[in-house]
Amino acid sequence: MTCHLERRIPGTLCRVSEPNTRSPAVAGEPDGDGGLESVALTPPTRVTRSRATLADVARLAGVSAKTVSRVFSGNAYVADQTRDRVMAAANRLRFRPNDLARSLRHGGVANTVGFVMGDITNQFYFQVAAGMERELAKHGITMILAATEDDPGSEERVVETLLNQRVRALVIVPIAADQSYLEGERQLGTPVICVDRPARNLVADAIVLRNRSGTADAVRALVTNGHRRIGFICSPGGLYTHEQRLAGYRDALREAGVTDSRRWERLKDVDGRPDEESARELMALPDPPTAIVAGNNHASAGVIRALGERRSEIAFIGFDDFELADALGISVIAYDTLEMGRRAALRLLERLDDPTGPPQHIEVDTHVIARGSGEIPPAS
Amino acid sequence: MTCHLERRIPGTLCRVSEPNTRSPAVAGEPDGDGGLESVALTPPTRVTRSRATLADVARLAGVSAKTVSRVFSGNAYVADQTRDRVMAAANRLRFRPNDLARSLRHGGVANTVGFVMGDITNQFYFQVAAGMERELAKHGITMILAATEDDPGSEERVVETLLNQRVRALVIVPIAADQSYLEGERQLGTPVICVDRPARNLVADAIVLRNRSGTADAVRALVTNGHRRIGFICSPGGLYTHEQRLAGYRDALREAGVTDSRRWERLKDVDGRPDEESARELMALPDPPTAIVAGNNHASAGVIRALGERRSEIAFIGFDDFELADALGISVIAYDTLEMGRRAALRLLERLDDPTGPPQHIEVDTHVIARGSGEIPPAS
DNA sequence: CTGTTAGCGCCTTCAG
DNA sequence: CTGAAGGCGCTAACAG
Repeated sequence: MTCHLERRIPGTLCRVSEPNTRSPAVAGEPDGDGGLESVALTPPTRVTRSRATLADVARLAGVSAKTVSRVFSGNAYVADQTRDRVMAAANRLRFRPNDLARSLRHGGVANTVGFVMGDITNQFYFQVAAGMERELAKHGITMILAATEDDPGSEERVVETLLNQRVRALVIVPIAADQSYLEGERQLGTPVICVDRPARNLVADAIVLRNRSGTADAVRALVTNGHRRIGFICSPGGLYTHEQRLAGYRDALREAGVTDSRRWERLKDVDGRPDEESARELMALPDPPTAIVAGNNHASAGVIRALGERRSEIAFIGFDDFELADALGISVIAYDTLEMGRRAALRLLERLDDPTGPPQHIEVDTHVIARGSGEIPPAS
Repeated sequence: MTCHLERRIPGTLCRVSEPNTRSPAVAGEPDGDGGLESVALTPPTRVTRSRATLADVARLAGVSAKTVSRVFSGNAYVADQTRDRVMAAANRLRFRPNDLARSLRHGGVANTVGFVMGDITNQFYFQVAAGMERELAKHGITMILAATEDDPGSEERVVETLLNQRVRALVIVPIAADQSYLEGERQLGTPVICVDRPARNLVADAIVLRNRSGTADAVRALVTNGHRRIGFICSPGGLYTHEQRLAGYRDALREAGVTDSRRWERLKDVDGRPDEESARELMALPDPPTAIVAGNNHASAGVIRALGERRSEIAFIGFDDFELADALGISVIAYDTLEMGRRAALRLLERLDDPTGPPQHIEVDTHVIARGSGEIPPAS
């Protein structure tokens, strides 16, 4: 214990933490291992002592290493008495099986899966990660996280890091122009699953949203409500999703016989607040749109800002649901992000069982949630 | 390649993926490894072939294993010519150094850090994870993710999984009643950093928010604006943060000479929409509060729903910023979530350098962002 | 039911 | 500058 150290803390930001229960304060504890089962044997002097190994436990328990191994591997034939003796020794030594060594022995593949996302602060990716993690945890697989920060050039390097850790599979949000560099890995038995956008030049499963027809659904709903002049605003980020959604918008307007839809498309790709500006542009037209569709949540924010007090006049539907959209009565094209991650995980588990099956292109469903803003009729 | 397999896909949800660039369609490619540098040597028949090892590369390059090792470890003395030969052989065999084996040799500790969060779908935790990942990535450390799903009983099991993977350090959002079970690990050299709430009965660094005085700041601002009847709504989740924020609220009211603040505290812990109900309760009082403070983003959503059209009458400030709060003119007590993760990572890196230093209790700053809702004066 | 042998892929000695 | 042996911690394969 380093309790005696806790009193000589210098600085400004640092204070001793104070536990809320049991012992009045950690700093006040006696310098043994208070609260623990007091195994002793652990001299407080040596902070860095090497961990106990199988052999150590075996020695203490008076058995062979293999027997200890059997106890910790679970399903082996070990006499109850022996098992107890081994467990006692293991607890005394704080033994923990080393998964690194175990994995090495098992063909050098770890029990992990790598997830490569783009901009790590984008909550969409994290929801996907969450869905994945939940499913993988059920199967005792842990998830390693890495981010490309949406830099195409870093994808291969990031992936490499994960491969060197011998992940059993890779789930990636493709950002590089080409994923063919992964073909060799796939052949070597590391499945690749793409999320949000498909891979290019690589045979891989893909889990994407129903972008195109999902957007078309929303536009159709507006058309049904009497709208003809419908704006579309999107800041292109992920090219694939963006293209698909734009295509869906056009599909629906074409169906409706609207031929000049291009006039109401605004697809800026500059920084700053292009979406807000785009929305203002549209609203300033001599014949402004009576409804606006946003292609992603970033664009939604811009449009909502631009609409301001005119929120009750112009219909609006945005792709991607968001916190409080419910409370604010904003209609959206929504989907289950967790489900996306779950599907990725499930596909991945299937792949591990059968690496040779054909690649699947899975679309996660989307649906329009009517909350008011999307049901406003055209002004005229 | 399994291209020929792609045509006989059965089902409903599955379609062949179509690349956007270069080759018109993966399914139409010749069955070689199109697009690659065509290293050949990799028979498409054997999907599961074992990976090349250091020894394989050495054999092909006509050198010893150690030489290859030196090349891949970077800073060794290797003749340029030898190096080239080794690299050529490595590329041909698609060699990748096995970090598992490497870590095993290096004292059995991996180059990873484990992050244990609570509810994995809570974006707060993910923002923290994001901040951590960015900082750790700079140091070549990867992050392993695990979640307790806010189940106190699962914490130890989850932590154990990570420890078995020999993470170099643990960052956890404590949820169990007691973290003393980690004391042994700390002594064995695995630092533990707590995020959002401090550990109990364990000497560990903690990175938390400036919960108490941050909340007090907001209440003081309301008081300054003339408010005396100020409600506080919070659904208790994380006990520590909740207690601290409530205490801050009381601090400020006490300072202002308000003695009956308890009447305006609503701290439900049932499921459903307790926060919204709480807000309605407050508004239905004979002398309703002229301002409401929410203790977390969940509570904020409830209050905003409850306020509805009366948003312009009653002042409101919520703890935690959220998407579009800006666009909606909602004042909040905000902080930099990424910074929290960054601080955790930095502390952790320090700890790895100096495992014996005193534990630090670090508070990440909070500040009130005035956007309108919090600046509404009292009605009377 | 338990122990022995050998080796997973790599790297630290220690010699050339 | 390069190579040969041995072992990190664990576990298949084979005995007993």
